[in-house]
Amino acid sequence: MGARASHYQNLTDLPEGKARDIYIELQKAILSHNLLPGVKLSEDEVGDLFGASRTIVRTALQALSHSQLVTIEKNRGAFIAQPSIKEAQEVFEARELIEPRVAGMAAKIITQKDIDILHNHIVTEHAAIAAGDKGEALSLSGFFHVIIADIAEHDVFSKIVRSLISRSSLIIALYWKRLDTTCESHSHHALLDAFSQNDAQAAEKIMKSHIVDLHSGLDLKNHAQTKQSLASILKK
Amino acid sequence: MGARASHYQNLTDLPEGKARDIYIELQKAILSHNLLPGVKLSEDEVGDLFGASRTIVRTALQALSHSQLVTIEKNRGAFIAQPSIKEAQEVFEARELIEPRVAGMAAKIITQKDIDILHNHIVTEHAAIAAGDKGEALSLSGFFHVIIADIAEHDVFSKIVRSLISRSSLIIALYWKRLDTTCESHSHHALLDAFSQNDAQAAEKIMKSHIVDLHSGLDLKNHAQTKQSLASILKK
DNA sequence: TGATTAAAAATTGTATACAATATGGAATTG
DNA sequence: CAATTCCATATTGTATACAATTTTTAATCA
Repeated sequence: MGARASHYQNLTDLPEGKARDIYIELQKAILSHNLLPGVKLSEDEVGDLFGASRTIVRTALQALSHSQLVTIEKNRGAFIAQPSIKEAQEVFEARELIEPRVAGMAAKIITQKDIDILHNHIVTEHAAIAAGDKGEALSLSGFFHVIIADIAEHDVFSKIVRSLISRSSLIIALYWKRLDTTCESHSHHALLDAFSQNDAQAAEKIMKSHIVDLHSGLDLKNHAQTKQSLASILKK
Repeated sequence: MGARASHYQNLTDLPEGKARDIYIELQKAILSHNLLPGVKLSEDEVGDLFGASRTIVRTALQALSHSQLVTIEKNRGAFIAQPSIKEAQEVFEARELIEPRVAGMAAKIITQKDIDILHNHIVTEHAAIAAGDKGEALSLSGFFHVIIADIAEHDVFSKIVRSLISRSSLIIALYWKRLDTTCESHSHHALLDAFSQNDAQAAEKIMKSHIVDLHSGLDLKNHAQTKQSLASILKK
């Protein structure tokens, strides 16, 4: 739990304060699919919700927009981002290149303590699935990748991975076609095995195929974004 | 020239307006080493300079901070970022992984028009070197990589590359040890050759060794950042 | 009824005033 | 003289008022 919260926090470089709190809360809601792509984030509404002035809300929304979780349209406001099919492809292509490398780096320097953290994370993930909390489970499975990036102790890759995983959450909200998410857990377990043997090559390989697998779970045919209107409906 | 300006513009997702103009101008100054790492960007000062209110300046500075060109310290203000030695290492490691792939992608789909643009860019770069405008030359040689990323038509990689190249400019300002920059032009020419033959593998290889070469041009020993104080001196 | 226009309301854009904090220098003390 | 404390100044943090723009609603006309 505590570990999880810290991962949320590290996702932004905003200084401590209300703006950062709002950023983290909105991000949490987005990553757990409680806020869906296309939903409008009105400044007054957000401000009332968090007891903050528009100045502060704006800072948070602008930060979210730089993380590409939110799109700001001039004179129209902020909306939860709706990654296009092309962007979805690209995000997963980038993940396929970068994350295997990061996993390999992590495998080389991982400690027992890190392995325990990852293990506990998987347990928590299972619990969320068992409890039927799909949003939480999804969010957690994304954070598994973020933890690995942190273990690799490479801030530049870590920031990139965080960004890609956040965006993946939006992509999954829009384009996921599978009903079962159980297969993921298997890959995560396999990764853990490779890590505990400090087998960088294996970790790299498993991560690669894991992301390819995730990628293949998306429906990226050109049916002109019916999901978009769905989000608009749920909003009301 | 027009092409160059457009590359500056595309570096931010700020909506059109004064904030964006300030972002672009400050970025230009940073990338051409007219603003050095550690220099303070006072809100009033920047505001007076551009005839903008602090509200607008803040938007621009926050955007620059999200691009990691600027560091904002709570209650102290904004400063041109000073990448650490570790960050410098990491940025170049990331470039070594990502840019060769991007170059390969570009090679596969490059058009004659793109090749002409790259060629003209090299000519302009030479002119800047000949004119002794070191800052401009450096800035241009960075943009060469950005143009390639654009040619690859992969927005996600493109944004990442832009960010890495911007940060490389700060890193070079702090840690560059070579006096000659002529060697770079050679690599760029070699890349152009590979591109004109649509040779993805060659492009990939050349880009990789080019970046390794740039990386080796840095002095990343642990002499505790004497450059930092240098910047502070130049500021006054 | 359906489309068009016009006015009203709501929302975002920007400037500014005031509060909180940090900075720099003078006075004080050992 | 060096170090410290305290005050005046300058700078950033935040709320809010007003302007510009968009969105909604109502009214009008064909």
